[in-house]
Amino acid sequence: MARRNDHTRETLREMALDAAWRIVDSQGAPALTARAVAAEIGYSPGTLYNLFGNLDDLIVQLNGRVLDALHARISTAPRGADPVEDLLALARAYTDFTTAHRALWDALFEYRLPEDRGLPDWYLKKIDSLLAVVEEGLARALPEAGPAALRRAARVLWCSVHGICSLALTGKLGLVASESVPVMVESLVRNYLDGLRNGEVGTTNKA
Amino acid sequence: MARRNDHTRETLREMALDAAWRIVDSQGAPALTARAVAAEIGYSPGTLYNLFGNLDDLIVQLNGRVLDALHARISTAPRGADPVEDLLALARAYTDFTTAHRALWDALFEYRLPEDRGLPDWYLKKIDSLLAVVEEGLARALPEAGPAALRRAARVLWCSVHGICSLALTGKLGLVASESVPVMVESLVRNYLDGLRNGEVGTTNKA
DNA sequence: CACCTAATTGAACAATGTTCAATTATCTTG
DNA sequence: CAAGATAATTGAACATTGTTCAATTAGGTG
Repeated sequence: MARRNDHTRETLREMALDAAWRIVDSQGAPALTARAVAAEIGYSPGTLYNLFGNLDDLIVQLNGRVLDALHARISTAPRGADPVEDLLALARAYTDFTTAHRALWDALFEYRLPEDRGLPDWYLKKIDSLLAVVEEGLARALPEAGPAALRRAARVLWCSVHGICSLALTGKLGLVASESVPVMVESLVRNYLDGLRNGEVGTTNKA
Repeated sequence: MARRNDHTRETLREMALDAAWRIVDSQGAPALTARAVAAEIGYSPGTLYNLFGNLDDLIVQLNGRVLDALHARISTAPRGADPVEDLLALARAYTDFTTAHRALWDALFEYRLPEDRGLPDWYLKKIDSLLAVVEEGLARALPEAGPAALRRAARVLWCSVHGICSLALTGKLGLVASESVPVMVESLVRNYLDGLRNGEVGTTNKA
């Protein structure tokens, strides 16, 4: 069979990514095989290699979608009077997402990109726009802080919350995830922010 | 060939783990294959399955060794007058280890244990003894804090430092690891500790 | 010496990612 | 409209993975 114009090339890519999402979300990251995706969209494995250079490309693309979903989730977090509470809500939105779509979130970090070349630009931009949401929240909590300080603080918070979810959800640390994660995240956010607010003005480490 | 008494069963296991360490450390986690380890110790793949139930078992065992090495590294961190500086030194010892033995540290978290059963007890004990080092340092920095608070703070710090190393070293976040990690870790440790020290007495969130 | 035990092998299996000649359906051109 | 060019699609093939297991044989035992 050839050139069955059922779908345009772009639609086909969408279908494959939809399929990949469904597979990972329901059966976990290891179930994401070339043959499984191909079967799910009713094509042969070979076709996938026409749509994507290789499986890694497909995975990066899928991860991009996960970042989008994460963005949608955290940008709808409620915004109130207290900026610290807002940041806590933000962090909770993040952890909610990771528990709701564990396998997808796993796949996001399980994927080790080849040593030589980094992630594509559009991917890094997605990450930046996620961090921008955090920076925005931080700006209200730390009105005195400069852009560099906000940038740094956002990344520290992001990495830290990620670390907590990562170790707790993957069962390392020997603690129960469902109980510990919210408590740890709250401790982190409150105290880190508190530290930043009490920081001596003029110090590099102010924020 | 059979029962060539070159080595006792236990020595053989040691040899396999040594080989695994060398392979991962020099060629990266993906190079750790059953055949590679077998070849390295001069045995056939089948023998590995006599020594270990499967490759996962070998990996968990290897990870145990990495935890030991990490413990050795962070418990020799210098201890001075200022407890906050000591904790910073601790964190730096951790990040030093992760950059020095990146591949081994990667393998430590890359490995996803099967959904059903958790990590073995001896493994969790090793983690506990790592966290104990942090708790000890925290106890000097926060003399007023109770055991539960120290326990929680140690885990928050551990996870957070892990998250920073993880995201920075794997190239996600789009920042250069070598520059960012020390700065971010310092920001985290200083401000989180500062927050804990300024915490209102009597609150659950005190530490 | 004969027997037994268990360590060791290596061929085999299933599943993986990936490649590519062969096969067409569709588009373009004369 | 016919014929040739184009490109999408296939499916068999390859290398590599973890893992299994009957066969082999070296060492311990009576």
